[in-house]
Amino acid sequence: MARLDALITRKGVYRHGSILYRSGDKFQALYAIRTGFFKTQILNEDGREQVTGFQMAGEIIGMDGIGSDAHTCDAVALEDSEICEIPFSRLEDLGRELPPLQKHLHRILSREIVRDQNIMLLLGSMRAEERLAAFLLNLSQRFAVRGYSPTSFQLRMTRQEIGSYLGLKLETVSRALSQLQESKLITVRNRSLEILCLHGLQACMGKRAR
Amino acid sequence: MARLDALITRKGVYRHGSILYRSGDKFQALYAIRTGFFKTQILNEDGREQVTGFQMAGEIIGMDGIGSDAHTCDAVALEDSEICEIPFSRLEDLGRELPPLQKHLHRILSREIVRDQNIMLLLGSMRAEERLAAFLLNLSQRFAVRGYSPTSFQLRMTRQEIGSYLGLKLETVSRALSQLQESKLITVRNRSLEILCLHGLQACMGKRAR
DNA sequence: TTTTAAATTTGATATATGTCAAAATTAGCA
DNA sequence: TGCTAATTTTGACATATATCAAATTTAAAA
Repeated sequence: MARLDALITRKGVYRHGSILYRSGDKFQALYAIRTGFFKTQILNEDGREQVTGFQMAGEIIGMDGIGSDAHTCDAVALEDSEICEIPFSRLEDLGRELPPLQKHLHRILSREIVRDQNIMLLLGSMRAEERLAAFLLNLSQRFAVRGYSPTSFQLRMTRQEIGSYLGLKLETVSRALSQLQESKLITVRNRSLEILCLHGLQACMGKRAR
Repeated sequence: MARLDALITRKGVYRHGSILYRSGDKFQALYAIRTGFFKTQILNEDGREQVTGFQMAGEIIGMDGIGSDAHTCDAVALEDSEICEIPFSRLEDLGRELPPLQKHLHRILSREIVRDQNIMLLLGSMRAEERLAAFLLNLSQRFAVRGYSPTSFQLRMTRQEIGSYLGLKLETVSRALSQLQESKLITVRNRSLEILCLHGLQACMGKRAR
């Protein structure tokens, strides 16, 4: 694993709002987020835009670029963040020598596929409040894995960005958050979010198909 | 490439309606569709279901299973289909010896990620008629790549399945198809579809964000 | 072939979310 | 610190799609 370390270089700090890569940029590396928070978004010809994910410290970003040697989305820092760069062709080289590393890469790629398909399920079959519940539970769970509180955290993104990710307008996001608060499942004040009842949120998420 | 051939074994014929793998099945292999047509679908706890893709001859299926050693969706034959099995651990072994094969696998995995993210864009930001247009154009393009007519083909799936894939109810799919026909962009009669104006469909797809 | 079940279309109506607008709050900047 | 722009909330109303229902067509089974 020391050999993997040798590959990785600090790419430095990305300030809030700055861009790690843009759609169309030549693909050369994956990036590990050391600290901070990012969003990825695709933009199609007619200006339609969609946030495809939010990535936090400890997660890997940039896998969209492998297939065409160019990135297909933009990655934007939502807070000041530190990034490590993993040159991909050298990672492939090393993967050939170290089967566990190779396996790990494949797992990461596959999990991204599964993650995306679960968002498809969310976008295709859940109503606004359920989408919000699913979104908050997902954040909660990821914070928990990283040793942060699963019930109390800051949202790093705007209502607009949450809406884009969930296929909703920002007003709908705001209303759904208010409703969840009304139901005593969460407390939300601006970007500060507290989950009062994880179980209740889970129940809310699984209410019923459309 | 003869060595790749040696890996691959005919898994035989899957009749219409039969299941290649189920969610929860142990992951052991990827599958290449030699002939035929499949759908993949996820089912969550509360019975909500979503078609995550339609796969045709020449495409690879099963990549969702790599990340957790178990499949996360069902793969169902939509017509009688022939399947080849590619044992994944042996593919990984071979990839270590043959860098071009390794690269190819990574590309396929990444392209699946990009495909899914484009469906997220569709589900999150397009209206019913645009989704249908995008869906038909995607099929058209894939048929074209495989040497079939890009403008005249059979739909292998029900309106219900199209709807599930596009996040719409089957009635909405039916109505949207009728509208596209009304606009002289397509002719549809049952499962037979003809695209009268590819350009018009593209324009329809890009109409405007919600 | 005849029968039955499944899939599709179309209409009427309901509803969730979008749109537009204004006020209130918060954050960034000089 | 105060000023300005951005974000958020909430309300009133519009609209796209869902829901319910019935008729029709197509495919499957006996």
